[in-house]
Amino acid sequence: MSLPHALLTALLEHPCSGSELASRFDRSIGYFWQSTHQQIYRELGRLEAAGWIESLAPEGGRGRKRAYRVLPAGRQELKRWVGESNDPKPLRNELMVRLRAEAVVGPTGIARDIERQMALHLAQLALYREIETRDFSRVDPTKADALRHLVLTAGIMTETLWVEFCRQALAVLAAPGD
Amino acid sequence: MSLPHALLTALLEHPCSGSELASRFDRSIGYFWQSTHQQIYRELGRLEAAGWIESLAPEGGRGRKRAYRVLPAGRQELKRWVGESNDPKPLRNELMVRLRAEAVVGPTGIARDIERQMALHLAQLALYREIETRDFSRVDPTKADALRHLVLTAGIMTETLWVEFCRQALAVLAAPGD
DNA sequence: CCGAACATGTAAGCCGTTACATGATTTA
DNA sequence: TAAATCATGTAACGGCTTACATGTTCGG
Repeated sequence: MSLPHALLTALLEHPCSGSELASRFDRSIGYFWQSTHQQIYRELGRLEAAGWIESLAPEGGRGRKRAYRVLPAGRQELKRWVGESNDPKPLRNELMVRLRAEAVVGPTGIARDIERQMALHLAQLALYREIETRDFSRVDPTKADALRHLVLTAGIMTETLWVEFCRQALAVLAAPGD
Repeated sequence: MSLPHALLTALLEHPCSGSELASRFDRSIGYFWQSTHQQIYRELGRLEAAGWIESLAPEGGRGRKRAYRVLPAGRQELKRWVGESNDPKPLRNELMVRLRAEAVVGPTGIARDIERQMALHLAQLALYREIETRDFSRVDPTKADALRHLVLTAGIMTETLWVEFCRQALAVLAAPGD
């Protein structure tokens, strides 16, 4: 359960409202943890109830922007959580299930979809490289910069992997069948 | 939602009972889609209600092994699903969230946990390589063999990636701070 | 001042997990 | 035959998604 701590991190980097969090999540932390605005609003309510963040705007209710800021207890909780040790969650990849199924009930037209997925991964890779050039070209980055760059690097490595995998998959599917 | 189709695939490869499915899932399809026995039993019930599988054993109830077999409608449904085109689901990786948090509230003792995770990934990689040697050394594999090997290859590539990433992360964390 | 876009919120449903329960089978 | 294990099943809960609803701000 990383969402609350992802929100704490984002709010520490820059206090803001729920909608701003939702859009900032599409970049940065969103590379590896996405969320819809409904989830974010609910979680902000919980974080406030737990005394980890506070709302800066009036309790106006619906429609009015409400900015949040992390309280010392929230910062402490985040630090505690970072120090925790959690096993990596096993992978879930639907394409792999489909390839196993293809081995049993194939051939189907799966190759066309793999080409499509390869294009998506290539596009994402191009986006990441663009962000890398724009945001991480400093000659003397701070440690925090280096860590954020590292996370982006993981995105680049992952997309590169799937592009290469799609290539191999297409080669297998195109080989003379039996 | 891949679980029902993963089960159909496994049952087509070899009809069996729920408990056998649960243990077979730890290997093969389980590399990229895991499931607990509770989920499997519930899903088997749904698949049977949908007319996609049938139970071969008596309706005895609790405690008695009940083997299942895929019906033609189930095979057809699986084939339909394989041909569908689904976008890759965005990644979720808690370690990345923690590294972003480390950039904000660090330093913490996260390096030690990354070493631990690297060891886990190395162990998984060794297991995959062992399976590869044991199960995919045929000189003239069928297309189905090649596809199953391909899925295992994705596991190997993924584990290799995370081992390399952990190495980079440790380098960043060990660098003189600022 | 009216409509569109924005910001927040409510409700329902499904997947996946955890804890627990019960009947059957094996083994000492 | 008693205990341990196996096989199946029930129940509850939390995270996440989807659809929908309500109020506010902004642009013409």
